[in-house]
Amino acid sequence: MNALKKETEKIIIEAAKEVFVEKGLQGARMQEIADRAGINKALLHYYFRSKDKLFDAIFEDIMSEMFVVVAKNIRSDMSLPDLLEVFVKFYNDFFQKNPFYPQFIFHEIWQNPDRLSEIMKSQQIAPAEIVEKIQQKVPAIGNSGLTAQHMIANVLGMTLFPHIARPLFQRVFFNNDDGEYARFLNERTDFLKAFMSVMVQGATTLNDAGEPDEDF
Amino acid sequence: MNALKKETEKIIIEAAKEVFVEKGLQGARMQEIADRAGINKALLHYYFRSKDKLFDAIFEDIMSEMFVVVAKNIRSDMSLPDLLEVFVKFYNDFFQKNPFYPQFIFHEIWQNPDRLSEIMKSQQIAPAEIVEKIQQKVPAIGNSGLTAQHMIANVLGMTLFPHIARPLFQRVFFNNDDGEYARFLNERTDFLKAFMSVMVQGATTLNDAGEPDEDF
DNA sequence: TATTTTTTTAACCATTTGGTTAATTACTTT
DNA sequence: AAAGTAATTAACCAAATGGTTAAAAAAATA
Repeated sequence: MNALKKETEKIIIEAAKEVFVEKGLQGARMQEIADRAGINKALLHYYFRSKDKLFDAIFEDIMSEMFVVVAKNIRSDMSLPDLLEVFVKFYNDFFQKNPFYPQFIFHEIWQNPDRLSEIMKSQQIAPAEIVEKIQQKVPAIGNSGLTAQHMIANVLGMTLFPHIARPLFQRVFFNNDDGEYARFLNERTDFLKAFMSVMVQGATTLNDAGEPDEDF
Repeated sequence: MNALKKETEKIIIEAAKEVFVEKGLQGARMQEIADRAGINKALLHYYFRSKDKLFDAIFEDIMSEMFVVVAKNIRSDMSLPDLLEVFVKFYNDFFQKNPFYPQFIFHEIWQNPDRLSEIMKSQQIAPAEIVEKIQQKVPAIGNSGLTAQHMIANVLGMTLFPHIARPLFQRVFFNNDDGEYARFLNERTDFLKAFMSVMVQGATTLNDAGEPDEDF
């Protein structure tokens, strides 16, 4: 009865993901999604009513893929550097497989930040819990001014930025060679591991060189 | 004769920048640009022929704003940490004044990476020169596997990412408070300064903990 | 197998949107 | 001031696009 129905629905979602992720909500065309799914355009509306609804469906899907690692590991008893390493490795793999994702996600968040609030609720992860868990793992964190928030920004920045800036970086610094750039990305996860240990240590030391509050 | 002409042209460019930067090439509407400029839509075509041409004009403009700091300072005899500090401070200010810029730029680069090649040519800065200058300033760079490229990725990542991820971060970690987030951003430039000294030192040391090539 | 329900399609429709045109206004030049 | 040129506008146009509809095909039910 709905074995086929579920099947088409999946086909549509996959095609829609491809097109939306590549072109963005505004740039995507319903006709192109239908073509890539190999179905009639009217079916898109039959299953998802409107472009916006279809987009919402795939966007929540993608955000889930993003957050599930965090949700699955944040409650483990790993050390903070080990935990961060798990995240770094996951996102490095994930974004090499889905190069458009990071750029796409932030673009759509900027286009409609309110959508984020809805999605955070449906996710199995509360933002406050992340900070809380980090502070729990490293109680002395922030003693030097390097708060959990700064740490997250550092790790995510160093990890995600080379993916976001890939077309720029790869062209400018790596002759636009995919293989060279993949090697570059993978190198990074290794030294990021070392960096994180140092950072976590530094974050627990009072008033070292990293003291950031001098201006305030 | 063309004092007025130059004036309208500027008004158009400013309005176009606003709209394109907020909505992207696909999301922007010529009518909205005209409205914000307070002129008739036909004037846009009178001055710039097409949407694409208008976009090219403002995009090159914006990329110039981005690269001019690099071009102006890369040839100075500052130490590498001092030089990086100049960049970090500039981009931190620049993107607080223009919050949409980083997201916008990377979005459009992903949408059409080829446009980048054209623009790089017209810029007063060759990518090879940047790497070259860094190696010149710190000849021992890369001895530990931390190449100039990695350094650039680290510094830009930690600097730009909190701007790119702003709507996410600000909501999730700072109660969506503009002031709190501005403080957070400014704190970062201070400890990034300390970080860069450490990083440059680390990059010149052979086979320390940061050795990234173990897997290859 | 006949009938009812669900899925799929081709043909349409209304709106939006980038772009054009012909006329009007403003400005220069002589 | 008259004539000529450049800037500006209102009205229009064609193509693209999200969405609808009525009919056909397929599947489920009786």
